[in-house]
Amino acid sequence: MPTTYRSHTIGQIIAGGEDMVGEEVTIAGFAESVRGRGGICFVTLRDGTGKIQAFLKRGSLDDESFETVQNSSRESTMMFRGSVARKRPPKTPEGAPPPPKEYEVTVSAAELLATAQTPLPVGVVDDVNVGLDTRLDNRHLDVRRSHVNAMFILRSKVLQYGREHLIEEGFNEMNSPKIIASASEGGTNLFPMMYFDTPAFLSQSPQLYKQLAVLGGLERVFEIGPAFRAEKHDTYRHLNEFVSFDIEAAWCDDEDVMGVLERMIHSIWKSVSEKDGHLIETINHYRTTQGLEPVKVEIPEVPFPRISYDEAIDIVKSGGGQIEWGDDIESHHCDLIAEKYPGFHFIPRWPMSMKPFYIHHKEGELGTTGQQLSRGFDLNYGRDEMTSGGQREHRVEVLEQNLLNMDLDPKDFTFYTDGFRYGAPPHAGWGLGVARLLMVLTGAGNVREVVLFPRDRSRVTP
RNA sequence: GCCCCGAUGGUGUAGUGGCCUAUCAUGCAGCCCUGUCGAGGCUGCGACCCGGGUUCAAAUCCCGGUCGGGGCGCCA
Repeated sequence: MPTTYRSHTIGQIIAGGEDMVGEEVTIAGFAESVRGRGGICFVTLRDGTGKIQAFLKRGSLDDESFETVQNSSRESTMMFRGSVARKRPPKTPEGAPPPPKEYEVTVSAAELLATAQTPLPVGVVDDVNVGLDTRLDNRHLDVRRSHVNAMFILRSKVLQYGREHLIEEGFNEMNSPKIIASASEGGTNLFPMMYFDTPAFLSQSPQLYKQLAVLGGLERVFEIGPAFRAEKHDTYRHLNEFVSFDIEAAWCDDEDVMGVLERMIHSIWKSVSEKDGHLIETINHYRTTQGLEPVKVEIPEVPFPRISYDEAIDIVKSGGGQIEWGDDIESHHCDLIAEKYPGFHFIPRWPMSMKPFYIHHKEGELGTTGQQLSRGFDLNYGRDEMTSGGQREHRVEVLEQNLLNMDLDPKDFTFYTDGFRYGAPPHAGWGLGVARLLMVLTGAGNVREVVLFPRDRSRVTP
């Protein structure tokens, strides 16, 4: 749609190609480079849809505008009016194939919208590495870099495809409160805050609220929202504020919602590979310049392998890992499992003793050492955990016993347990780390790459 | 919370006690040239995190601080 500042996007002009030649257009964007100091001047103009060269000739527009543009700095924003023309082909080395036809805008009027200060704290097209920290301090400029831009567009697509898939499977989007009165799960540390005169916390998970929604008859719900954890971790895969993709569904067990999850991931990968190849290409172009392997979007086969906790312990042991039944499967253990299962794989049936109080168990389902198993599961990709989920405990007396077993006071959870006193459907769900999924898709080595303004142990700005 | 590592122009780097008036690239400023296109040519600008110590001599070694990175634990 045309706006006050442009009649066409640059992408439209490029897509129009030959048909656009001679057409009068107004475009606006960032000046990626300004070349030529004599009677002519070339500006590579970039907007959110593409880049095109603007050609300015002294005499074809008023002198003042010409000089303003010619003397302006990279990344300044400007607006040009002119006509679309075929671009003269660049010189190519002998024997090289002729370059594809390109188009430019022959400028008849120009306006500088806002000047960029020099020097830029991080170059948008410069051929130098930039440290992650410098990039994050200047994220507003970093995002102008094409591969970074592509990652965030891809992030939006992933959320869109996931959302579309869940809606198709009958889920309704919900929102849970992020300001809560008490620990929703116990376990991790919460950020304390004051809610007027009442002490409160930032929510670590929508878990209990999703369940209350399902108990309330919403049947199938999902939420895409932030979670906050006051853990002092400092790794490539942890942040203190992160967005999770959460679902909860009535009349389901763990296996049912594992199905939802693998179908959703399959659907996201399929859509990305069908529709967003150009974004992956942009990312790969950059990766190549950095000497990194290009990423491939290989649509994972459904169903994903299921490696039960019992089996996982055996794999780790036979791979030489130090582990006993009942121990958590740590990252270095996951490396051993990932040797056999490098892609997505579920690890179902964890020991009940290791799972939160709200996870369901079936009496008589015992592990190799005779201890009670749960209906909790993880989804891993290689060594990294993407999701944890499970069937939930819907029997209120069992729920209260679980709380006691884990040294929590049922009185603190009446807002939750009361929801189970008036008939509760068996239900199950999971929470998926959006950034972790994107790391897999984009080959990013750090979650901070795929989160616009990450919050970690030492970063609260920008 | 534990372990390891690092800090040099705007950005990314070279540098292992004297060869450092500190390298290279990119950037920035100026000039020249040019339908350029990774434009080109010339000239210039710009840095050793902070504080203390060792030494004839410290970007370099030691101590403390600050900031940052990586790994682990825990988790998504």
